[in-house]
Amino acid sequence: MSKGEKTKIFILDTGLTLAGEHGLEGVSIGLLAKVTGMSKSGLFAHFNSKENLQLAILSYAAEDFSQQVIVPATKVTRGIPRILALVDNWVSWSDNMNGGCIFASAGTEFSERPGKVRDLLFKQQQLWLNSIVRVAESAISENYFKDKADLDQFAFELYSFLLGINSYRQMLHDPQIEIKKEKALLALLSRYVKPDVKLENYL
Amino acid sequence: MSKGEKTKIFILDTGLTLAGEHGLEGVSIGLLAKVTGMSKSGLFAHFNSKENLQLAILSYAAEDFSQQVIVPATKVTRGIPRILALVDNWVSWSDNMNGGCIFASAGTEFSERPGKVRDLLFKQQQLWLNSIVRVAESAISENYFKDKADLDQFAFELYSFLLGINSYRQMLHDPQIEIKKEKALLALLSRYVKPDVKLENYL
DNA sequence: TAATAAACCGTACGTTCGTGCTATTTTATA
DNA sequence: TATAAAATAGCACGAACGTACGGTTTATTA
Repeated sequence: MSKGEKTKIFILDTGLTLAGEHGLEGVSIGLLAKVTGMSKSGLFAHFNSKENLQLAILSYAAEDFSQQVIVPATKVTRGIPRILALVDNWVSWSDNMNGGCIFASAGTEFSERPGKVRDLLFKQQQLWLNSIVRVAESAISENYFKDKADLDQFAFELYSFLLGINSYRQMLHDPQIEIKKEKALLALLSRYVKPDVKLENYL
Repeated sequence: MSKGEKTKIFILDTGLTLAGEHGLEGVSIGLLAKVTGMSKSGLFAHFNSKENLQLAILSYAAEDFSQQVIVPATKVTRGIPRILALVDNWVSWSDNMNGGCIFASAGTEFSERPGKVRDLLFKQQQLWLNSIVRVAESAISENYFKDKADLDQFAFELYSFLLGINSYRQMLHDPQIEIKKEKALLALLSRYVKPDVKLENYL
């Protein structure tokens, strides 16, 4: 890995942290330069525009998300265990993220701002929802979920559930969130599993 | 109402719209002055600081929220009908809001920025959750909900559900969101109502 | 209508913003 | 080690930022 690539990663990692505190738009070239200990122009040369910097930060975050959340889940037994792994991975990933889930915050930040950043965020959200649906499909093929389960509906409900957790932690700092999480997840899954599946064995 | 009060409201109304597009921090004095057709200094004199402007916008939004969502719901029959009214009111209110629910977006925007703005947002979110709990209490006393229903849990789940709707509309522009909403709401409520309550009669 | 107060504007300030251009330093290659 | 290439810094720019102050216009009150 060349020197340039190394510093670029360092910049993006710092930028991702700053995005959690100041928002993606709030990550200014000057601030990022100060925190990384670089000059404005030196840092700028890596991206050539602020928009490119934002896109790079989001891609960097997506790569991290994939490695921390998606990939480890695919190594868990298909079906319910894999769904639970996905949720657990997501929770601990977003837990370690400054400002909570970057895609949630940047999503609301850019939802009314047409451009490449919004387009990328849209695509990333869809990939995430697709991942949920695919994991749910495995739950059908492994005889956990009902055969006629509405998986888009399931994705919506799981997605909403995770958003709620994110908000309850970041904004409300609810100390009971862990309990609420378990209860809600159990209730959610039990509506989709076949009658003979004993969820208690997996939680 | 004096001239000053009138223009102040006009400013806040415009500011609230702009906050939906640019975020609360993105509502700069200069931009707001341009859109309202005022001078920067003339507008600034109404608030004396940007922080005060942000607080005023949030209070203005909260007043609107109260009038559009809370108050009309209290005029509906206690219990399930009132809960459904609250949800409906929330949906059409946030539908008419530029950028979706301002409290959700400003919440994520300021969750890592200590100060009066974050404190106010925190208080407003708690009031909202309290409203949900109170409405749910009426559902218990009117014999819709089970007597031992965990209402904090219910508030969390309803809150998450609304966040999901907000996101699916604002970010993903899902055309099927109306159907998903109905399904999820029915599923949510049916876990809390007594066995003899026929929810189909109310939806 | 005259006097008083409120509302609003013009201008200016020090900063920071994103983005160029040119030099200099550092790294990689031959 | 010499040379080419890549990485970083210095400096400058026009614009926008939040905020202040003094003056002018408009609205309210007596």
